Amino acid sequence: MPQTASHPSPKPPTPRERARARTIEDIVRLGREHLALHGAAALSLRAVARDLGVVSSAVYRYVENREELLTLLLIDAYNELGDEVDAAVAALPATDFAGRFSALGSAVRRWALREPAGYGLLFGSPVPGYRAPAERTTGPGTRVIYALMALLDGAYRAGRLAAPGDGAAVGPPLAADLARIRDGMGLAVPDRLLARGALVWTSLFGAISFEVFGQYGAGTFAAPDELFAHHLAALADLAGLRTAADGAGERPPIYPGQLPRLAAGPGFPSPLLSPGDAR
Amino acid sequence: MPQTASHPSPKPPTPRERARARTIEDIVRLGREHLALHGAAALSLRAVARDLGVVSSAVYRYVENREELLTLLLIDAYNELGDEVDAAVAALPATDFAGRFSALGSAVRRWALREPAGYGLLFGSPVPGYRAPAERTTGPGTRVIYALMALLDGAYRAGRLAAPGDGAAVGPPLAADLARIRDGMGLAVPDRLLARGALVWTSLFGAISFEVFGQYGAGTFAAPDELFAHHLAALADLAGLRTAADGAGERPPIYPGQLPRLAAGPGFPSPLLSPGDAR
DNA sequence: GAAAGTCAAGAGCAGTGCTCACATTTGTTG
DNA sequence: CAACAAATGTGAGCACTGCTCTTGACTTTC
Repeated sequence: MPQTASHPSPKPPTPRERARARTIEDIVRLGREHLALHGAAALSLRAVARDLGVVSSAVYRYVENREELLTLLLIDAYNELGDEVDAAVAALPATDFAGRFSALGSAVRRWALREPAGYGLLFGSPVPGYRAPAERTTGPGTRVIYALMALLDGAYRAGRLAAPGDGAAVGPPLAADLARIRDGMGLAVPDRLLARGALVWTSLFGAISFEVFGQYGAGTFAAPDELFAHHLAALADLAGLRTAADGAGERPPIYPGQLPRLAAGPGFPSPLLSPGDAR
Repeated sequence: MPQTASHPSPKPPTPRERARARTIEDIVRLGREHLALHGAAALSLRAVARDLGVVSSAVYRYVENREELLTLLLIDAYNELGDEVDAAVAALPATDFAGRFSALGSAVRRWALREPAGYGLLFGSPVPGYRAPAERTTGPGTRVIYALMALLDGAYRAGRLAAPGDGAAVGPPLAADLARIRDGMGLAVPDRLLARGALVWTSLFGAISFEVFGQYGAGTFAAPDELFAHHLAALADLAGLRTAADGAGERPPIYPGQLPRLAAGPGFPSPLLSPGDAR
């Protein structure tokens, strides 16, 4: 195992290291192209090597195997999605919770429609022989749910998250899971709102997956944008976000000190890394 | 092209035809095993041939190519799912709309967890080189949404579907799509409830996909059954189904004659086959 | 019995992931 | 500058895949 330069040396990178990093970047870039063109399961190291102008066995000097390249592409895609979501959310004032929610959902959908193969790699059926290494992908892989939960939590603390009308009950086993998540992420939202948030999360990706994966028959929805906008509005409602012009202070906002601050980590799935570790 | 025995001869099947049909059944059965074990993208005709005790080229007498086998498996899986959903729904009285909805969702989830690779084939990322032939898969592929929509429509006609509280608006382009769907399926539900139904549909599969595809990190939810039950209840609410003990007749039920009957076909996606054609 | 139809076998082509022995380049050091 | 050693590229090779085609054997039908 020659090159596992985790914890990059404190020294400035040698020319060799720089060249090596550039080659790996090239491989990932070419891999992205092949991924976009032919899908994850058809990703071929030999084809990448050809495009790189090198014999097939040479790429094994830079990438351990096909799985490793898939992992790199996975992390790359997670981070690209995370960056775009973060940017879209940050473009709106922090108090416009409904607007930010809509921006988050739209950003995910926009990226998914632009990079369907990447979306399929992240959220589709698992690639046959491949299992993503949790210790490297959990960080980038939780950025969206992190952003969503931070958004809902902020709305709750500001008193802008309505309690669900007469929703589903939360039994003790589920409450235990939710408590663990709440503590791990440093949230304040109570059980039922947190459970609603999880449902909204899965529902958002369900709607996007159906569109990206072509589950709607061809021609069924001529206006997919409107359909998604409708779904987003309904999901905002489901989450408890007041989309109507204010309704100022159904419940008094929560101020710092009363509740734990939003933690920087660890990730949504339990005992893991902080987001952004594997970059 | 020797054997495209569509429209099977009206004659009783010859021994040859019987043997041939049995061999194809064997191939599909072995294909299902390989699918369950290794996933759709790793399905290998040669491996199936080995298990069949025959040389690889021999299976091409029965199955045109790998795509064809995938299509057969796709139809098989769609019908198995459809059968289980239909049975689960029919096990409850026709007036127990909320119960039937819960049974429908639970049946889908149960099947998906039992046959994750099959579920991935139907609802996951598309298999690389493969495009499902709409004329053969649309019928079986629309059975679940058909059952769901029939359920919601029945509830509406019985006056048991509440109008969404203050949900998202439905603009003209989306209304046109919804009108086409409503006419095609012979439904009575108005736009906003129909749009809610579509959201509930995608949300149901979103929740199941996250669970089956392992999007929840390992160990995040120790009680996935409770989580799904909660989601189901919230989705029933979202669809407008009254889960509380009746609330008899917020709106008077609609009786036959006032509105079109539920059509037998065509499928949900527009101009297609009636369900069950490709069996 | 002969003709027609069906089927299995095996060779072969092009592609894949991956390994290994060998050759070449390249940065560093005596 | 020369020498060395590490890093990198090469090509052969193995086992696998989908798929085609020819050949020979078998079965049904005339």
